[in-house]
Amino acid sequence: MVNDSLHGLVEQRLRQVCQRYTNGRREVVELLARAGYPVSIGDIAELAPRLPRSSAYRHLVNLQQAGVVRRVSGNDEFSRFELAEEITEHHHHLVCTHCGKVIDVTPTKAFEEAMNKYLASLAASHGFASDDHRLDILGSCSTCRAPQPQL
Amino acid sequence: MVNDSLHGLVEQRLRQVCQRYTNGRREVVELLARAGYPVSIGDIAELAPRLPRSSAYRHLVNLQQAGVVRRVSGNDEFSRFELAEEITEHHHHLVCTHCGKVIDVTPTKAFEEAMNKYLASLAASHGFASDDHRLDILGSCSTCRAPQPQL
DNA sequence: TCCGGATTGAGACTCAGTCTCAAAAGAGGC
DNA sequence: GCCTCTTTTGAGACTGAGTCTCAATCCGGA
Ligand SMILES: [Zn+2]
Ligand SMILES: [Zn+2]
Ligand SMILES: [Zn+2]
Ligand SMILES: [Zn+2]
Repeated sequence: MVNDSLHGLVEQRLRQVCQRYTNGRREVVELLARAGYPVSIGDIAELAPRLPRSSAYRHLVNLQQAGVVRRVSGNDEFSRFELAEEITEHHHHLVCTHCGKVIDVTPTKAFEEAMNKYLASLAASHGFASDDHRLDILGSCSTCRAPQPQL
Repeated sequence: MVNDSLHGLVEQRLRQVCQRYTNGRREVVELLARAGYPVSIGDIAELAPRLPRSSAYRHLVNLQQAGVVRRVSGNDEFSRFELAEEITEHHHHLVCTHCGKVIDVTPTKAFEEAMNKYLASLAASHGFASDDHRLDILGSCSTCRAPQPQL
């Protein structure tokens, strides 16, 4: 969903930290919105070859500070980035342990409520105040599970 | 729990991939067992200053291949390592978003069963076969929540 | 238009993590 | 013990993701 309200929201958030919504930043935001899954710097270089690396990194940092972008750690050593949940919605990740692909999944409300309740008590019993959670499902995607056509 | 059966188990696992259980590797395993939380390379350098970095990294790689050690990604850019769940037990992490501290928490069986059931169906609906999951609870630890004594 | 602060791009730089290779340690046979 | 072969180890070179610097450019407001 690459709608117009998205850009309004992003601009507003950037303003709150005295930053402008420039073309480069807009390009990153649109790329993330279009992708719909956590994107690595390599992905960004492919999807937006004209965007210099140093700028891409900086835009990601700025957008993170504005609460627009979130860093996601997958199973490999590369950082991935996606729009923050306040911009899209709360969700979890399916991570393929073979090819590293990450896709988003939205849980049911019932599951989330049960989970949050449980996690709060678990955290409290260790002196933590729980704000949020991160749930990744590790497995193998259909492509990696398919019989190899040739090898 | 740094008991003796641990070392027997580790040795057996290493044997299965034709590797010896040497002093350096034993040192890493004992360090991880003693720590009881996911440990960074920096932590290892502090806790075992005599162990060269290149060796520490290699031991971790070898122990991972033997299924003794698992890499954990926290909230920062550093890798952390802990004993694999097959060696200890399945658990989740409480991550302090302020100081980066990570501690282990063991869930109840009932929660795990409900979760696994739900995750399997969620994964299946996206063509994934789910093997495992990773659940981090983000929040603030008691230290970081305590009123600052001076500032 | 002019000014001052924010933004950008190119490239140098940092440093976690990997690789190389020669020295050291084990295992096994004798 | 001694010799040989294989595995492991340590020092340091190397790689590359991510950061920092700085001069050039952009942009908003007076
Ligand atoms: Zn896959
Ligand atoms: Zn959730
Ligand atoms: Zn803390
Ligand atoms: Zn679990």
